[in-house]
Amino acid sequence: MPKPDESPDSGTEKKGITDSVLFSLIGYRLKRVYMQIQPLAQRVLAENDLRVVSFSCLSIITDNPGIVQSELADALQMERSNLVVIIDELEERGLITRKKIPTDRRRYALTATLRGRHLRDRAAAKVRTAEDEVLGWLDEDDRDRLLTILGRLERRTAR
Amino acid sequence: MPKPDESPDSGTEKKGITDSVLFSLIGYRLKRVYMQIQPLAQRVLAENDLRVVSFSCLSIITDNPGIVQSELADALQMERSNLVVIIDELEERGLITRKKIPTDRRRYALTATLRGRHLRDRAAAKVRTAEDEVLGWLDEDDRDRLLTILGRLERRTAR
DNA sequence: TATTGTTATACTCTATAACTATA
DNA sequence: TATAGTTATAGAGTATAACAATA
Repeated sequence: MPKPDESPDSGTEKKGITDSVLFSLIGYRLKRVYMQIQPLAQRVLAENDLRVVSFSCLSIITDNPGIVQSELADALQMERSNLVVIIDELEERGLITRKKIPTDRRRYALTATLRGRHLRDRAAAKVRTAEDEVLGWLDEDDRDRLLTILGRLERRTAR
Repeated sequence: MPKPDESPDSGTEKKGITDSVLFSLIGYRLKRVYMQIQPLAQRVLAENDLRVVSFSCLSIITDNPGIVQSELADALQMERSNLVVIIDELEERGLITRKKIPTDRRRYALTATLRGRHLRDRAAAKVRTAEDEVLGWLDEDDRDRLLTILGRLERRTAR
């Protein structure tokens, strides 16, 4: 059963270099594709003075008004200590607000402002377009399949 | 046409938190899956005193005897300056050898030793097993589909 | 006691610039 | 003049430990 034609032996193949063993590891493959997309996203987000991580924060805050920092850190799988400066900046720029929660004065409710929500929407559209530079090579079926399969892999986060 | 049943609205969903906009961006999704796999690979490689990057180097050198550092840097898409200490360590541990190339004395031919090749093989097997902790949720078809689709996305590196 | 936000700090990764020896 | 390997260094990104306020 001869495979259609697909990749002859393996990946890279710039000047006869092979990475056939690495090529069979998904971690390696995922990273390579991610590293193709990441700089594109970075570039378009920078046009709005956003980094990938601050855009992610703004996006989740937009979709979850009233979320607190430890929940946000949890959602983005990062340390809450590293969130502080990011949240500070988003607040200073008037993209989000921090509001005391009366019932638990340790926590602050984070909410996106109108400006923040609009910026999020514009930025998200730009990132989507940027991603298409890479994704463009896929037809609709492949795109759906990829997202579905990634979804199955993401299921177990807590383990 | 109602989709089978799949993900209700979006991702995370730990405590009502939604990331529906981010969820539609593949960069975000790829990173999340990669970040699930990476620590597992890191852990098993550490058992052999290897980091992900040093394992990658050892693996490519094993498969490409005589490769030189700048080619290796190119294959792994990293700066050649950052390769130096890694190559140094692999050589000190007797996993690879550096040999002057008579025709161009600026370059050194890198070749894996027998020990290096064996370590690579053992380590690769471990990583494969570790990845299965995540990949296990996929059937064979999905696994093939994922690798095929990633292959299509990787095609354009030079652009 | 435990948790939230915070600060300070360390550690890893990656990027850049400059040097040397060769070509 | 350009390239391979090297060095040193700077900058992100991430992780850890400890603290004050609050629960």
